[in-house]
Amino acid sequence: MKKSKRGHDSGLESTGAAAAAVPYMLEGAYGGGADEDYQEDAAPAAGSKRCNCKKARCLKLYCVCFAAGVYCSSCACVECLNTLGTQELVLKERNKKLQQSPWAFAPKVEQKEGELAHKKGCRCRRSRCIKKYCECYDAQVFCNAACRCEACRNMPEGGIAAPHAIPHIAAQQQQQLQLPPSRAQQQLPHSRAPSANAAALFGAPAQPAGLGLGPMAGATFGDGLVKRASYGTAQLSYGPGQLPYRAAQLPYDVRAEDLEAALARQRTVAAQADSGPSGSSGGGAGGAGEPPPRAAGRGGPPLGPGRSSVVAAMGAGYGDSLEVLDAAQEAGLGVRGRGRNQQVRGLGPDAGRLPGASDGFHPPQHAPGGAADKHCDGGPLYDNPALLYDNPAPMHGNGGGSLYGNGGGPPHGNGGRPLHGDRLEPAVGPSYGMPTAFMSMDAIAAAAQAASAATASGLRGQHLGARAEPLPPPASGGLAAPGAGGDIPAAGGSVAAAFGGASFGGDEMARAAGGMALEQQGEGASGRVERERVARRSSSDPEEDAAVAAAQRGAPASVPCPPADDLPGAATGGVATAGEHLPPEGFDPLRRADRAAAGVAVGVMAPGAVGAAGLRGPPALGIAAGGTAAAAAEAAAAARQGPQQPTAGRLDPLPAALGADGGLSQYGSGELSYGGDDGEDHSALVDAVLQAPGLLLQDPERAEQLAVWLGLDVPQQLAARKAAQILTALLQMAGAAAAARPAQGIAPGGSKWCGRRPPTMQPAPAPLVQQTSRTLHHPPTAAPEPHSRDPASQGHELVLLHALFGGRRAVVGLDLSHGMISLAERAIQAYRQQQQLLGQQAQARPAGAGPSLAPLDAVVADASCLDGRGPAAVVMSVFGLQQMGSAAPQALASWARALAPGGVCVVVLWPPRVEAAGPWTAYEQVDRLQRHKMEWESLDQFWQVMTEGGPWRARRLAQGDAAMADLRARFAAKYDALVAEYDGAGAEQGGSGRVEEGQGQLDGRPDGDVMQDALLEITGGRSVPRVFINGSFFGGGDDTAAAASNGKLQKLLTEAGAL
DNA sequence: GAGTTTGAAACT
DNA sequence: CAGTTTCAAACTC
Ligand SMILES: [Zn+2]
Ligand SMILES: [Zn+2]
Ligand SMILES: [Zn+2]
Ligand SMILES: [Zn+2]
Ligand SMILES: [Zn+2]
Ligand SMILES: [Zn+2]
Repeated sequence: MKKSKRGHDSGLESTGAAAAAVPYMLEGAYGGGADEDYQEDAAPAAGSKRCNCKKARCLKLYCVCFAAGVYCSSCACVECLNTLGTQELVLKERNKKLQQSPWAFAPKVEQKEGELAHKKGCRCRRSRCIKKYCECYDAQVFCNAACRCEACRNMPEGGIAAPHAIPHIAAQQQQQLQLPPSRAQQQLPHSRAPSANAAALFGAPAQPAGLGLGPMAGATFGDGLVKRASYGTAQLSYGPGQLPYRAAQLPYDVRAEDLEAALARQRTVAAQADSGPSGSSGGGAGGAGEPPPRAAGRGGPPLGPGRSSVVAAMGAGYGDSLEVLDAAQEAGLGVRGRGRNQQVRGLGPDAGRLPGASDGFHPPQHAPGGAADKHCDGGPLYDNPALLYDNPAPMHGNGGGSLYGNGGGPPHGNGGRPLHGDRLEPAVGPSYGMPTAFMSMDAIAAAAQAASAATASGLRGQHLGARAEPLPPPASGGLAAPGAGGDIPAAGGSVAAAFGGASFGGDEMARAAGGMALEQQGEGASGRVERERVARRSSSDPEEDAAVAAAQRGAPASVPCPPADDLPGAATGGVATAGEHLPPEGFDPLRRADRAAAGVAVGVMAPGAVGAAGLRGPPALGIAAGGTAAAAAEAAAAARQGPQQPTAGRLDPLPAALGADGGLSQYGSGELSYGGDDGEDHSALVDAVLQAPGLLLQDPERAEQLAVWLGLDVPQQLAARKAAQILTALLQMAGAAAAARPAQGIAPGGSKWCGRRPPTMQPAPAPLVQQTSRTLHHPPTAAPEPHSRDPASQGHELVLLHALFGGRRAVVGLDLSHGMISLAERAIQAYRQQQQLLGQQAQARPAGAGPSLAPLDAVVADASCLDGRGPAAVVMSVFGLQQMGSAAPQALASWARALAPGGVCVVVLWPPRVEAAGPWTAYEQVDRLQRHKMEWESLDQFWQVMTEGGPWRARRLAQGDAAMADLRARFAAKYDALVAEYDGAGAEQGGSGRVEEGQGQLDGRPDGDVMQDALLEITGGRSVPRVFINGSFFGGGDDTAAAASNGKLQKLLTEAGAL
């Protein structure tokens, strides 16, 4: 379209028919500012293509033209703004991008180690990098070390990954890039034309030769300087005592075979335990490949709930795949239904399928014409109140009712009837704010109880009686040849890190664990070590002291430290002889006294609360977020006119797409407005949507999937999709009011977590970990310091543990998710390379000889069950226990059992105790507790976070707003009562009288502890607070008594942590 | 050509 | 960024 003013013709133009691509820039400087120097015309790049942008207006990098730095020409774009006539806008947007990243328009392919490679690498998940979806493949280069693709086949040697991929490029590109031919050129696997994107990948289209600007200009960029464009980090601000929260995504998928292997392994362990307690010298500690520890007598007892811990499958991946469910079901684990929330997007033939997935369950067939085969097993289960109702959990002793089913029969809401008939058989257990699809609560309960019984008889003490292996002599530097360590030697004194995040956080935690052990070791030389610092705290409150004293009955303030032979860091590598540390009869790892006697310590660090993520709650609840203004307008129009109505008369898209500042905004200005004076009152419509029964989703695809899964007919499916859009629009219109009044059954912001991790806000781990580190090293004498706001580093707790112990302790990381394991392996590999480098620098080492370092492995395994894996000097878990729901105590017990005498188990747990059951019971079983206090702005904020993003989210969804409103009222009343009580008890302040709701002690802020007390109080009735301290029953009784005891408990725990 | 799948850009 | 939504091209049928 654009006419050449100067008519430069480089002669490179490939086709006369194609209009010339017009670059903006005279110079090929990708980072250069766009100004009037742009070349108004130039020859088109050989590979330049036309775009077909419909919405981006060709002013986003979505647009290949814009990305390539040329004006649109002969493109099929709609309402294109990437034209000479809109050049100011173009340059403005371009500069905006350049401001974000100087390399925004730089080639994505650069010279790497002598070869061409994609600069940032690809992250292909499903295309195996042999489709042009993959930017590497599209650019005709091999994937390289920067890639994080899965099952990549874009590698030399037929998919065998090389240390770094050897790039290869087509001769055409060689020429274009003016590079010498690659030595890998002959391996060219690709003989196709580059896509339209290729031009962008390789930078701006070729300049006319006369300019003397080789496209290679881009090659001078990058090379270490490349920094990934970071969008506004917009980190929440948090003051002292507050924790930063952020969201994250990690590969949590669990493969069926991994689960099967984990189960088989546990089967074997159980069989060994049954056949005789002596058999196993500690059991195998799991080498690479994680085979069953031993092929013990075939055919152990049939796998039952008690024999394994599928709960970890949820912890590691929420049982995201149908395969997991199938495996669990086949294993007889009491899974009653099955479903899949694996669906990510789309409903196509292979949607949601994992490679090699077996086809199992076929949902109601959907849609005519090609859609019949659509595969949508199950669906989003988590937020469905009906599911929660239908599966009350009999586990928690009080009344036998699910916390969320309220005694098995919901008194509120829709009466607990399945919304959708029998098809809602899949069992869902709310796991305290975390979704635990596929396992009913009673199945979990049965598993946990059976596991408890089984371990009580069979496995208990097995590891403590195992013989610890002597430490190998210290390595003299460098790292031995890979694999030199071979298998983990009989697990002796190895370190088992049962981590929930393979490469996440935990650095400091690892230091803490190791440092704590070292500290013990040092003191151990004198034969004794103080292990129970909690006991020596003295309080000014006599009543509290009495409580503490009572609490610690039977738990000596300090216990003799067992010989430190097995403590990490022991330089001489002693041997803890079998029998010497056999636990006493009836040893219960969950009882502190027992652990103290056995010299086993368990520490739990618990952040204080769910988090001040802002009044609007965590992003998962970003009700009004998302949706373009245009879509919102469209949906609003549709809402007015009916789902199937045309959207004529809607807002003109152009102004809608322009942000408030006139700049282009993908999401528009955020305001929903109508082209004309609408004048209508939409509140009724808003209410209608918000109060619609069942599950409303914002994400159209997910909504449609749900409809499919529910067996609704096609019009309803389409309506569901539309409803999602409408919901978005209406929520936008409703604004804060709607956000403050979440409707029953709505899963705000739901969308696409199905196949990945459900969005939750979590405390950023680094501050916690640092805090705990300090605590473990040096018990605080004062209030905790303000948390650092440094983000968590990419954690490598395995590596750190390994290094901490001088490479002389075998370290095993466990996660059931292979994705997490591969992350860990990446870290391990980097560590090894670093070690190798250090070894080479240190050199002076004769080849060969030299002691090898202990193995360091990450294996796919069930981290919740360490039976057969001990004894371990350290067991560490970061954010793992909390995901194990009601079975958390069993997991904790398993970890404790796996500890060698003198060992240390460190657990980072979230969220706070707000109920008497579930993971929070771990609070009563710890030797040291560090609790982080949160600040809350108001009762409302606390309640909102608790019920929308926190542990009571599931309850809210299950019981509905009416019930929650009731609870809210009781909560407020209870809070008032507690405040008054505490005030009265604390001092005769002359009738501080009534404390206004939301008003607390400090700064007009409510007291988080009291609020949590109140929350705990109103949890399910008088008998619920079954509070144990050191194994002795501490709570119960009527409301008042429970109030008192609970308050004491909370204080006690707090003080214990603060010490 | 219509509908689906895909991975990266855009956004908060 | 232990995140989500939108996008246009690639892909499939
Ligand atoms: Zn375009
Ligand atoms: Zn274009
Ligand atoms: Zn255009
Ligand atoms: Zn790729
Ligand atoms: Zn790649
Ligand atoms: Zn690849």
